[in-house]
Amino acid sequence: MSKKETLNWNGCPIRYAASVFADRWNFVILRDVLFKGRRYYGDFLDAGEGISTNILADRLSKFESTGILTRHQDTKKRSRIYYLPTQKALELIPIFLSIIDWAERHDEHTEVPEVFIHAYRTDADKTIADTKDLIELANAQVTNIH
Amino acid sequence: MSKKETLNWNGCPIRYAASVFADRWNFVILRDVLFKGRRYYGDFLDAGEGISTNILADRLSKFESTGILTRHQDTKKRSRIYYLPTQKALELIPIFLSIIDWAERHDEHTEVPEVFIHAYRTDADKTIADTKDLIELANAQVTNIH
DNA sequence: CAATTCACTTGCATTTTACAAGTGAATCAC
DNA sequence: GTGATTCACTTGTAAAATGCAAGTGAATTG
Repeated sequence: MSKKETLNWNGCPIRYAASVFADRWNFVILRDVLFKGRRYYGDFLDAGEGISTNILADRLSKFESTGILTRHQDTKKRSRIYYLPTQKALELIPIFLSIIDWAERHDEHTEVPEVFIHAYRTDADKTIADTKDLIELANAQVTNIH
Repeated sequence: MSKKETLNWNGCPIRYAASVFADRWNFVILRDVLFKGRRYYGDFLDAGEGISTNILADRLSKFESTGILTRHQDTKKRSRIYYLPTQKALELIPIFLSIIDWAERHDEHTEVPEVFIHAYRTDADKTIADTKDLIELANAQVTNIH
């Protein structure tokens, strides 16, 4: 291995992003966290996507170690575990909205609410901010800060 | 399999995007096509990333069947094969620029030229357009439309 | 305190990947 | 013209990742 190769691996932003979330289950989990308000381990399983328990556990723990999610116990029922998105995860919102925009244009089967996609195309920054607000709401519901 | 599950799989934009490019080698190939002007099969191999020939062939053919790349023979040397990005691929530019922006902020090892990242943060639309221009240039060099 | 819920873990078969070695068509060198 | 070389893959096989089913152990409920 030359120094050059090592540098390529380390310095490249796309390569870094790939190592953190370029995987189909990672995409689905991040979608659930960013847009569907899912926080509990069980929520991710019951999402009807068919992820296996071992794979889910593996991805959640990797997201923990890459600083995307933090793991917590429910205060009232300690056996329930929830995961919260970090700031680093929240800053993925522009990427995922951009992905939704792209898929809506290129996949005939994709069904995105028209108001949503229209809002994004009219004012992306506002839609990013609104999405962030919805995420805070989901966080609050879980952490009991009503 | 319930109807609901099938609907979930088909209608979701993130899921669709995941099926098309959520894989580390796909990320690297798209980076090479969108930002490094790589077009020839051999270029992708020699990029120092260590992709195997069978995996590269597999990904390139999948990108063909998902309408991301088109495959062509060099007119002067028919044994040389090049791949061109489609419109669908060009519209991935906002996503990948957004990824670069994110990685630059969250990975200490990432090295993106400061002028580039500054340009993007100052005027994203212009940087998208400029990137598209560079891609046209790389396409032209390969198709001999000088 | 027995039964159940919950968040995983384990075992194993199947699929995907990585690495090395081919293959066949096209081109080059002489 | 032909033997060597380049080029874009394909094939074979071992190793790793995934998918599925069945645990496991701590916490909670009835």
